[in-house]
Amino acid sequence: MKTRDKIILASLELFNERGERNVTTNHIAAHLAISPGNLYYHFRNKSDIIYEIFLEYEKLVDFYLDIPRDRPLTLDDLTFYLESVFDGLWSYRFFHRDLEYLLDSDPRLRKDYREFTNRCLAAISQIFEKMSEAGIIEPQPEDLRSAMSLNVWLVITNWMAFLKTAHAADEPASLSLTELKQGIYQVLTLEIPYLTAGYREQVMALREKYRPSLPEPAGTSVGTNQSK
Amino acid sequence: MKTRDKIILASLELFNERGERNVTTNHIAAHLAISPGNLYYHFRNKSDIIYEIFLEYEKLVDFYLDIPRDRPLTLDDLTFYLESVFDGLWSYRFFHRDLEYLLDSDPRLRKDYREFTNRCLAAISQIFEKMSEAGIIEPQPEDLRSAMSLNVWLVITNWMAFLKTAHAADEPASLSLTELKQGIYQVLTLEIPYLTAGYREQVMALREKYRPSLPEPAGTSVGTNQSK
DNA sequence: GTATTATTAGAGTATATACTCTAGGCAGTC
DNA sequence: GACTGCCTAGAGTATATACTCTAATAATAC
Repeated sequence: MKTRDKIILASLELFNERGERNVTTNHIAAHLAISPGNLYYHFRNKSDIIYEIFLEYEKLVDFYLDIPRDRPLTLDDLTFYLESVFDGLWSYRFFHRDLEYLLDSDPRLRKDYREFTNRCLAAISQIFEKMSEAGIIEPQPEDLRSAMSLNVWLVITNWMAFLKTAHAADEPASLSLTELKQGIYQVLTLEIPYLTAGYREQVMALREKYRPSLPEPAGTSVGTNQSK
Repeated sequence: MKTRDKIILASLELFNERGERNVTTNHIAAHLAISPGNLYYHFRNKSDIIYEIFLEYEKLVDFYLDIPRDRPLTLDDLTFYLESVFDGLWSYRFFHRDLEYLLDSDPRLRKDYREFTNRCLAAISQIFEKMSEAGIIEPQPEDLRSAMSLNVWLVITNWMAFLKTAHAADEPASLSLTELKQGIYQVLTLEIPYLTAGYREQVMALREKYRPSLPEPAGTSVGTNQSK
């Protein structure tokens, strides 16, 4: 693998594990057993590394959230979208953690992320629209749909932060993909009142799959179930 | 005012304005025109200052979220809760921005914040319960209510981050209390489907008050409308 | 082979940051 | 007035961090 790609990969790994704030360029170089000079040959600064990682993340999500225009949505589609989005969040989980700081220190990133958000919101809204076309949820007026989409976005992007902060006091860092996907339970909770009679049971069954196993057993967490 | 209190106040102000990460203890001392030594006479370290600020924040929110047991809830109560919570978020807005890092660097804070979250979730759930008792919303089963409460919490705590990141590319820092309170619109959106016929119109009217004035005019933002 | 270009090492630097240490001032009290 | 306890100044420090510079090595082109 090219050194440049190795740097991106190692940075992502370290950022996810320890948080961007706690990972220096020297750490990254040391982790790869290359010199700082080498790292700076490939990237002008830390921001550039982060920006490259963001571009990958963006590409991934844009790929997943490509809504088919030629056919109605199915419940499988919905499941796929939810699973994919949370997979993406997991793989790039450092990103939302320090989002504000990152955007403040890089105008490019700020601009791109803003557009990215808008695309995501549009995609969510579109999914709602196609779900009502498919008879899964009742149709809703435009402005309610966009407010709902925004709430979905807020729940999705904040779910991980909630998990991390609500975790047992003794285990600061632990978090598993399984737990993260309980966010799907929360997202589907938002849709419950809008479900049509015909699909209600099916969606509720889907939601049930993601229900948190126990009400915060405080210590039973999987532990160091990190990325890899 | 005592130096100790001045330090807390100035820290809060600077943290809110520039983000905790961008404010050093030397900055705080310089801002107050006192020596670093003086600052460290009153606080052992930066974490201690942050912890003190958190205790104030906690006290404030706990005070606001004291739910009356002896009488039913009114719509005015609901408005008060929402307004107060967002006022609190505004006054201590640095806190949620760097929350994860802060909790990772101070076990005391981690533990306290976790308990704080649980109290808030309980309070939200209780508000839902009393609202259904008052006939404002339809009664819901226990576990739906708690999932809904969690969603309310997620929307509330993430709303400011959303605003900051979704803001126009050219103005990174600007944010006003008015905009922040549009979060109330989003929270009330969550409750729409559960409203009883008798209260539907009133709540919708309340919600309307917080509707974002324009769909992202991208540049019309109020600018440096900071705390003070 | 040689010239050129791309990559790498590694020592080094300027700056920042959290925090320490010593000396002294100032208020009250006897 | 001197003793005491609280407060303050300000120089100073150890460490970290992002990043640079030079020289050397590997790869490629001709």
